[in-house]
Amino acid sequence: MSVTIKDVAKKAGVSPSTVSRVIAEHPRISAKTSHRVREVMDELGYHPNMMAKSLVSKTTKTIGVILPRPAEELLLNFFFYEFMRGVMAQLTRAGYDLLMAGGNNEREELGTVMRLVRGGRIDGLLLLYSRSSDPVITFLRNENVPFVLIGRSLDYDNVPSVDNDNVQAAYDATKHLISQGQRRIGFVSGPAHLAMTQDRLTGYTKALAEAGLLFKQSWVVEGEFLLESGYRAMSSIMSQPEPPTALVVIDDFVAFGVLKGLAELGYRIPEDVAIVSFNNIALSELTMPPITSVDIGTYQLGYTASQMLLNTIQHEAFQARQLIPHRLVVRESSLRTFSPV
Amino acid sequence: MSVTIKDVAKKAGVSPSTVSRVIAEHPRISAKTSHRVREVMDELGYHPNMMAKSLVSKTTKTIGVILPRPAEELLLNFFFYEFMRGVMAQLTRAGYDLLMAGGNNEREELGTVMRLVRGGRIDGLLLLYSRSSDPVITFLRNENVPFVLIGRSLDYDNVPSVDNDNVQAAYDATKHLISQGQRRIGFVSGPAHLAMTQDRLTGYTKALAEAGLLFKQSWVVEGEFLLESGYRAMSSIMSQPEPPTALVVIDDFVAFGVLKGLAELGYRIPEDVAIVSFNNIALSELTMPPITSVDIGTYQLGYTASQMLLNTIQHEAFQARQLIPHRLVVRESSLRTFSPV
DNA sequence: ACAAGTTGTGCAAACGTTTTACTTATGAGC
DNA sequence: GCTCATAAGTAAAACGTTTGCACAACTTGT
Repeated sequence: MSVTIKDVAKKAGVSPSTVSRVIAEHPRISAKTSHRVREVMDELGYHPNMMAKSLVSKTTKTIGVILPRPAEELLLNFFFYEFMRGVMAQLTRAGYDLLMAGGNNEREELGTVMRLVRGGRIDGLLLLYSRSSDPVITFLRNENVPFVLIGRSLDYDNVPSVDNDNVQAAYDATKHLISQGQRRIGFVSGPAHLAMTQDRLTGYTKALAEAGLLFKQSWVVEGEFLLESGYRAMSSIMSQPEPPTALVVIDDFVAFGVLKGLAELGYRIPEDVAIVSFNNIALSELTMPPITSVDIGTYQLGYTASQMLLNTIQHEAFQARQLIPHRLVVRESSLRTFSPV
Repeated sequence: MSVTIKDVAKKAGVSPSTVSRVIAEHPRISAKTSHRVREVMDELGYHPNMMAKSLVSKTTKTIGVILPRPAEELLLNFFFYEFMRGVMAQLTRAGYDLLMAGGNNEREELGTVMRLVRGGRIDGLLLLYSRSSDPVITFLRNENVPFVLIGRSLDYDNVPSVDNDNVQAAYDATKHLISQGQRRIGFVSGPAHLAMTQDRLTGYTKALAEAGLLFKQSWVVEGEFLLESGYRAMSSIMSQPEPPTALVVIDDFVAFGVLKGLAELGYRIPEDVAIVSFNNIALSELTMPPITSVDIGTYQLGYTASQMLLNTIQHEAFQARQLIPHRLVVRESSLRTFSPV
């Protein structure tokens, strides 16, 4: 049905191999032949069949992205499109396509990965977040499949990955509050088993210690990446005899809940309680007041991760670990000197 | 390198064709043989090579999603993940994979589509939003490639598509305001060339007319899907001698801008100005006050679109057009009787 | 006991490429 | 004019499947 390399060959009066060489820009093809063949290709609207190509070349020009399972969904909601844009930009540049896959549970997910890898559908894999003792990572390492992890592996060292320096990011955020004269700073945290949460907590305590400030366990509230989480944290954290006057919040989404909670309790922001948060989603600047947040470079994360992956695939150069710079975006929620209009 | 059908055949003491038939569950294979072959397959960790399979079967078990270009990005930011989840759920169920592609401009986009289709990489295509006189749609129709459009085509009738009934949705939203006793209702609109915008405007005017209410052109402000758009609209719309006391807003994101603008101008919501909006993104319930919004069923949109596409591919049954039900989610921003805590 | 099915399996061609090894034409050097 | 190198192109095998056809070994029905 579709026009093949043979059709082109016949019409151009050459052999199929010659056409193939024209496409591959093989040096031993004369300019004249090349030109003629290309003309015929255009004329017939020829596009090489990728399946046949992949079959012999053992390469698909496709990389896979494994979608996290529902559990991790919420956080992703706001990152995904931006992240994907970064990925696509890089892949398009390099002439690669993207295959998306997932699974409803851990076994299915591993099954999908095995199917894609063994079935020769992809040249490499992008993993969005990992859990500890992840069988997928183990499998990929054994099979020697190029992959890049977004985030940090808690199990293996030297896993090729792209991440933020979350310790430093939290350190910067906390330092910012300190520089605003804050002395009693709390931390509204996320799920404790995530590397991201752990790292941000580390950065927070480090900044406190360095400034000689008090670390109070009761000022640290663990939660989830949910608005409700931030909302509920407020009643427990602010009901103490000496509540904090500033909060580092694990995520913008949670910070929205914090805002809501504080407002209901009658606190003004930032006069009574100052806030800094992370991830700088598009809505952080729209709240009342706008929230100071650490921009983690979501697009960059995707762009760089793909770049690393392509490097690994094309040059077999092992890529260790790369950090995407973050940037504290200061808005009213953290400013001592802020006075409302 | 990888284990092939021949390896399995040899080890099981049968011919490759038999193995192939076992996989395909061909009726004329004895249970005994089938069983033995499957054992060997497991033992060797065999997975069929999809490229070889596709080459001969002319089918890839893959559907493509074309990402809209940057221009349409903003709206998508909040839909994309949810939409994709719906798509993936359906595809996973049916054993299909998803290939994502895009382009930076119209020509590139068409090029990508042609490459994928002619290159035999996909069995069908999902299109996120269409512009008028879209060459991609024309191409797909000519080539007889199964595809489903999200939204509505302004050029062709009977294009297989999944959409909301935006006229009805806007009608419902406006009606709700009217039922709250509102008489002066404005409309903060989106880009006029989009079908979605046009339809919602239609529904709005229809509801007004039916209730015998005044339609004032100066109460309708065109804009974009941006927060700033809503923000700016307020200064123009509210500076009139007789400003509206209620607003239908094209999108939650825009509504955030509206909220901000009204707050700055000293209006209380909903006492002075009531608001309903569309799309019901996760943050609509988090604003002050929470926004009444029409939920358009984003996940359903993806799920149903994929289902339609698979139907077309598998049964060659033409699927015309399907509407996803919407649902007005009433919150404080539209309630006359609302009194703040 | 024999024709006519039925059941289970194998052979080999085909899918559309790439690539190795080979052939032929073209000059250059002497 | 002959040899040799180089340039330009071709033939054919290979990639890992599926599938139409052939065929042997059993069942049946008579």
